Amino acid sequence: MTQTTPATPAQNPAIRVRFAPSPTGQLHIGGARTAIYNWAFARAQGGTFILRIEDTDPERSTEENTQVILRALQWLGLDWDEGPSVGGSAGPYSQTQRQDSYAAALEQLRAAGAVYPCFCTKEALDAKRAAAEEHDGGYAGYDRTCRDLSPEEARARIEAGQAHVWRLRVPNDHGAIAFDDAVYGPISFPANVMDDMILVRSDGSPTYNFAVVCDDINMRISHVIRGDDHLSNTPRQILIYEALGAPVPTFAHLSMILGPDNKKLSKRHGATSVEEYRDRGYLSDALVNFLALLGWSLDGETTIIDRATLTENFSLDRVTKKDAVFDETKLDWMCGVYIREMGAAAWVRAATPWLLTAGAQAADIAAQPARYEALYPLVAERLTRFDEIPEKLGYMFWGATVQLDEASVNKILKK
RNA sequence: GGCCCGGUCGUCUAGCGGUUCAGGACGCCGCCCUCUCAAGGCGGAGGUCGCCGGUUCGAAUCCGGUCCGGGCUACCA
Repeated sequence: MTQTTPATPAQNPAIRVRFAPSPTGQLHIGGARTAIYNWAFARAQGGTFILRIEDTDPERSTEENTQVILRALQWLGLDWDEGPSVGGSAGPYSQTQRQDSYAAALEQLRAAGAVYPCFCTKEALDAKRAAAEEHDGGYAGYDRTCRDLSPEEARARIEAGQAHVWRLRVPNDHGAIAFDDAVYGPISFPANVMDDMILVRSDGSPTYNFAVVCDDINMRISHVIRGDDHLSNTPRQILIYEALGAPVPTFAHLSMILGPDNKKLSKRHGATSVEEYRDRGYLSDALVNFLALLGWSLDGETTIIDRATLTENFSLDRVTKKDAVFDETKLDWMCGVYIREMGAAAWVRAATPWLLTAGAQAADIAAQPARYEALYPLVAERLTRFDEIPEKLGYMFWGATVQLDEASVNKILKK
């Protein structure tokens, strides 16, 4: 039911993008849109689309969630060139398997003096922050108490087994951190407000910002296309690229997807995961088309855009900066369009699960497909989602007794 | 508090100083088609481009300010 683009070798090896979900839940609408943009960009550029699992949070990451995300991506038809289950030369593709590379990066940073050990406890830090927020200026970041410890003292405390994290030594004379975002344009952050952020926790694990930069460097990512919520993380990450002496990729940030109340899309808005939409009988072609248009446009006129058109014409310079409200009524309409265009055979194939709940027998569908294909012209033009099938077609499977709708009887038959 | 980003019909958007620049789509309303409901066709109502100044012969488009909304500011990602 979902056709994916054939896995052709990349014609443009320099273009490498990645979608990097953390398996802490289902693939939600916002993540799906990010994945679609990465995928479409890679296909349009003849580049490589990589899938990477960011499972550094052992508390919330599960293997089951990883499988759910993979399944959702497959259902959407977003085939990845490198990643889980397909492999690739830049693997492994989950962060828990890349610990050695983070350790190596830390070692490089230590040798260069770009990081320093910090012995402040979390409790002490929390207390300082709370105190600072009481006063006028507010909290201004880590106060750098450990930044100027003598190398001898630092070494002695480490050898004595004192718990410590590793912080980035942000250069004092660093000018503004500027970059040209592919959707937002030129953006600049003053470097003096940058915190000496933690790169490696006291348990030796890398923090998010550190792991992401290491992975993106090692996987030779050329364009980082991700959610808007990372815009403010970008200058921090650029500092890490610089400390590591690695080229900085192009960044492209995507605005947020909001619920009908203009608030960030969340569970209380109802369905927010891709698989919920699948289960409610939406066609993945329609979902992809709809999501692609939530923040991007082909020409401002065209609304029905199939996969081929999307993967040929997608471009970052036509992505909007403005947050978008997820409007389900338009999705319904769009899904109806796809149903009307899919044809009888494809319809029966896709509709089978719902025909079964309507009362049809699997064996019967297999035995006489033509009979079911004949149903298509009957319902295609009044169907917007497959989960309406039991209601609209259930009478076909009632047998000899047919119940008439009272309202319809009064309106028509009694005349 | 500090830093950063955004603001065009109810919603998704086009527009990137001047030939309908306010266009397209969903939704909504009406008409046509029609044994119902849809689908389809035609037409209509919806935006003084958040607000205030400025630049200019001319601004939704450039500049400043302001308001509102959002993000980051964690040993979360």
